[in-house]
Amino acid sequence: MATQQSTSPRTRRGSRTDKPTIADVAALAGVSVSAVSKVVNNRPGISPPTRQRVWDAAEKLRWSPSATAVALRGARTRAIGMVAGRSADVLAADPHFSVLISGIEAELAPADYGLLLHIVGEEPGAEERAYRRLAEERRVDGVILTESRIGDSRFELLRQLRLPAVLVGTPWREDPIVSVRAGGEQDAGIREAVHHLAELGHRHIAYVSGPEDRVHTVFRRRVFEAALGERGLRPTRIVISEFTADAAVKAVRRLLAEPDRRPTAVLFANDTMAVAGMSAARRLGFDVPRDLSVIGYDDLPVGELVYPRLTTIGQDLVQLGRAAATAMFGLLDSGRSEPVEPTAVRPPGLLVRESTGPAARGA
Amino acid sequence: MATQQSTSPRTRRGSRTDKPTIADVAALAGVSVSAVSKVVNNRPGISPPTRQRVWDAAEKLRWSPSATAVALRGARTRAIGMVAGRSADVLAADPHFSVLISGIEAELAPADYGLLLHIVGEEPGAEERAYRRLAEERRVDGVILTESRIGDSRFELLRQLRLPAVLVGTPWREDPIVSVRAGGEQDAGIREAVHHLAELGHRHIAYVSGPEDRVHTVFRRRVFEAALGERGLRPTRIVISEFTADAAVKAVRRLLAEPDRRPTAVLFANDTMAVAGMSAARRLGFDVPRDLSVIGYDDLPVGELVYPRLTTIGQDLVQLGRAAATAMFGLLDSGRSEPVEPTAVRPPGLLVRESTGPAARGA
DNA sequence: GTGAAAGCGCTAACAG
DNA sequence: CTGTTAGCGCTTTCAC
Repeated sequence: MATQQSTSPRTRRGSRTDKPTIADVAALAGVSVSAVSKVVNNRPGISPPTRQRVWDAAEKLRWSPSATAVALRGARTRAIGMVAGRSADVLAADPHFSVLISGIEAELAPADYGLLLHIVGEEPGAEERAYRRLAEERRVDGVILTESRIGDSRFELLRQLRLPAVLVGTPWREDPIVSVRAGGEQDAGIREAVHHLAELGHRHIAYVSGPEDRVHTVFRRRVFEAALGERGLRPTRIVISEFTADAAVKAVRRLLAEPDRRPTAVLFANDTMAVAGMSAARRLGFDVPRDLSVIGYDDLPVGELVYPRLTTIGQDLVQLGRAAATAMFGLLDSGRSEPVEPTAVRPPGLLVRESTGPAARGA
Repeated sequence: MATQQSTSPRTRRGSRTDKPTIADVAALAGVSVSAVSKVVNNRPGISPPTRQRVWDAAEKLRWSPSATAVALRGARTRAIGMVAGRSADVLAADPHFSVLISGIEAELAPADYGLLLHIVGEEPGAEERAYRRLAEERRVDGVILTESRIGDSRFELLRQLRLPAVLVGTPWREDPIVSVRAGGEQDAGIREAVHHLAELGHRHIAYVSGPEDRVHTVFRRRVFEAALGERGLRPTRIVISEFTADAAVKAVRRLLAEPDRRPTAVLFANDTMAVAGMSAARRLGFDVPRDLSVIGYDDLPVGELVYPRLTTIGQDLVQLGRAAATAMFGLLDSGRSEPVEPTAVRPPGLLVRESTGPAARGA
């Protein structure tokens, strides 16, 4: 019984190179398709010997259920989307993204989930269009967002699209969206940094911030001011800059231009800016850390590559990525939208390396 | 006529929040589903007014064809796969990948293709398993490979899986696989670099190579030797190292340890290594470029961030990525496997910045 | 010009 | 315990 029926899909076309289907496996195992389905999905009601035969047949045919068919059937897509609204070069310069993605993948891969990436430029509607497509075409089960922005419109859009979403980082206002961030004191790192500098005798500390349309940018700048205030100090200067290296260089030039307003230490909004700033200072003839102490943020690999090695505020981006993926799964399993408990990710902390040292001259 | 039939899919379930289907659009437009299909796929046989009504209805319902349904129907998945067989941190340290991906995406996005990324560790079977899943589950239309390896087994695997593939870079032996690489003289960059150093009076030039299981690694090292030979020189030393920063640091320590065998210039297999090596040299008390000239490869953004700015051999990775995507489309359209004409990508060329200078002392 | 109907590969009722 | 069957949303002959 049951080996070859003339209606077997195998007979459909002559080509014996076609991908096997569940029917082929069923035929080879001498069972019905539903039996195969139950076996591969671990549903009860199939005897062990039958299960074995099915597995053997599947193995022999090198068959796995077609992802598209399963998805169409209404189940999961087994793919998570991510849209990066930045231009190619900015992305390349700031490995922030790559690290995060590595973390996300670390969780997705074992669950046999894929990450569907969309790098769209910074043109106005591009990002929104990308999310729309993802949702309308039902390509992914959910999306992971980064870089919460002030007045971020993506949450509203995603809710409207009914696309489950997880945000990495602090949301703008507590939007009803699942977000993943470092546990404990979010501001620990910057406080430690300020403390560290104060201990080293610095009284003139400047801050180079990124574009203030990002939530985390503003948050960091404010924490900096607060931490300084607690020690009775005021920021020597705060420069708002772009995230690019060029902008950081310009910021440093301005900072070091006037001798009487010159800081002895600078905090940067991220490592890329810090490294660029450090180079700029050296080019201007200032030694780091002798004449100027520099602190970055993120703990990207580049910080350890340069000389002097960059003192920075490290946050575990890989861990954050993993947490985001885990939260996503939680969302998906809980039949949507009830926030998962905030994942415990180690709070950012100061990593003292070589770019900070004692202040040269007292106030 | 034709607005609401009781059998409309809309009636299926009470939930009016379900995603619209082609049937909804058909109903709203007062036509049949096949008419809608023809319209959205630009098939002939539908009158202009009807087309318009269909478009309007689709627009109003915010409907786009479900990607999964279309894929199941046998058409394209509209997704390209990429598997990175590296650990998360290595990937993060070397933005090579991100830049390439940006380029690929630049072509995929307008064609409404997605990039399905899989970052698997370096465990033995992981990469192969990833490709297998991609193929067996029919998740992608093809894959893009990078970093051709000596004795690369992926081509054979992919052929067997009948998964269209494009390789970025020079293949190991001319495997019958579509590959994309810089046009013209592949070795131009390294030759220019050697020429540049020779002009500056360097006679003692060393090379720090990466793991020699990569095709490009071996190729670059050989070109270096050849270029040197043409000027009657021999490499002072060649150090085989890992791609990591640590390894580069160790290599430099060894290189600078013995005064009598000390090179006055070093070429590195990539920018990350070069930057790390440069820092190591400075830490040992050697000034760059006064005591040691340093040249990298790739022209990653980090090269412009550091001080002194890195002289490097630039290859247009973004362009390469675009070319790979284009080649993929060619493959897909040509009904498979006949190599597309090699895309013209600018050959690698030397970018002289600050890390190279005149040799300190003559031989 | 337009529509009805047959699947694509799979899962989940429902029968046996 | 196992098999039959009806779709999931779409495209595509083939009639009308």
